Amino acid sequence: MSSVIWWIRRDLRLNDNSALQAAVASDQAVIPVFILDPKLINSQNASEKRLGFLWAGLDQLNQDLGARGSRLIIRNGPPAAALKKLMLEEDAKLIFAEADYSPYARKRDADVALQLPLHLEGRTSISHPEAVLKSNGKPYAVYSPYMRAWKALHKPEEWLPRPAPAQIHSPKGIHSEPIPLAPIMMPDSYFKPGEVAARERLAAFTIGLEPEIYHYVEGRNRMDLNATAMISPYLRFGMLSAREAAWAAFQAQQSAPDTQGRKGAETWLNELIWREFYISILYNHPEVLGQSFRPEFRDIPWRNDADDYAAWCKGCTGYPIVDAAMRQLTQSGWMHNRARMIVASFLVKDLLIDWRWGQRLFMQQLIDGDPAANNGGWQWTAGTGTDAAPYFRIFNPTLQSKKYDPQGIFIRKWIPELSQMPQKYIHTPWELPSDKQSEIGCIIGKDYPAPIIEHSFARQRSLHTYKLSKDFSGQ
DNA sequence: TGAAATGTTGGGGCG
DNA sequence: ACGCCCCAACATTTC
Repeated sequence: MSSVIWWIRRDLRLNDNSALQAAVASDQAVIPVFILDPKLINSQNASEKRLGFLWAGLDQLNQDLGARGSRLIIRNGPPAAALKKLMLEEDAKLIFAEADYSPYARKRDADVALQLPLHLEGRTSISHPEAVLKSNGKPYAVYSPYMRAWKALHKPEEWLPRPAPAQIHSPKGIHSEPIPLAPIMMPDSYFKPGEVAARERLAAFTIGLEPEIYHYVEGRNRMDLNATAMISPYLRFGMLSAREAAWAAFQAQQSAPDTQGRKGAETWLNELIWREFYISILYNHPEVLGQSFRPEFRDIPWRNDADDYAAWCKGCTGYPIVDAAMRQLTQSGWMHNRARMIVASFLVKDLLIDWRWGQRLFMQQLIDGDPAANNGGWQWTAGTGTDAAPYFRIFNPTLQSKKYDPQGIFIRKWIPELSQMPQKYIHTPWELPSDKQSEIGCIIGKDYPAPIIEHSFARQRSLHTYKLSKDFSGQ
């Protein structure tokens, strides 16, 4: 019996997996292989936390495969060479893989396809990045019309996830490198690796009497609540299929008891469509990874102050909401979406630091770090992207804090120095009178930093800088 | 998926 | 009762 290869990349799952389905349907033995590609593992954008999550996820996938009579094979080296070697060793005829349309993956797959019979089945997104087009045949550059066209094109019936194959027949005795050892996951890690944990998380968010998805419209921006799905790392590695997530949103909408619940499900589905949108943007404009989408903002004279940048990275800006969020990122590998916008606005607009610096740090720290979504988010905040926030839309960190962490619960969780801060000053500790600072043992400027910049000044400076840049470009 | 500045309105205090 | 002022609340414009 000859065999085929299931080349696993960003689809670490057995459920609803087109590539795996195609491999199994070939009626030949299936070799599940993950290749440790040095270009990805050693890249500038690699991240210890994300790789740790990947290694643990591979271990879990290997166990899940074991339960179905198969086993995960790990190989090293450039993918084309590693695959060629494996095919020769095992007399494998075909390679099935899920399409990944990020720039590096496209190049890699094109190279493999030149030498080997690579069949791409399914993709990391629901929609092909060239499927949703304007009537003139060009891709959308604005979210809302994209979203409407996406919904007109893609109907829930097609999202029904297909179950995992009951059995996967694989040849025995194939050489495998060991799965890299995952660092011990922190006990308070948000994310248990693997497909089973991913589907449990999705179910907890969307199914039941009063699931959080019904309250998503009001809850999604609250950093002090657990009102979001927290599935981004699972989508990042395909431990969960995007179709299954969309299907869950549809099911929740069907069974919602009231308008609020239906709106919650609809709004959450829209977030999945943001992901689709940014995947399509990156596919159609791969250059956005390195430069502003909008030409008029390609030459902003960034300050790029090293001390400011370091303070931002460490969570020592003196703005509690910014610092709490940055510490959440570096300690947990995840950040609430509202917090991402706040810290991004602070870096780019208040500190006038190049959004690409922020993009890079996020890629190094986020377990869910994905080039398309990360770039989309940064260019949105910086006002430089497709359908971006206008340049004069500048977040006030204090107002955002009061609005979306009203009791300062999120702040206190991540900034122990502020644990004794009176409620009234939790968003603005620098306003606490100095005698009171001594009393509670939190001297601003010593135990917790004074604000590294005054927001209203920074706002004016940012408006001025952006306006000059725009006017000078003649746009 | 913003916030500040500016404009408008209407109720209440007061001479 | 009336006009005037103040200012909060809300709306609109501007960045």
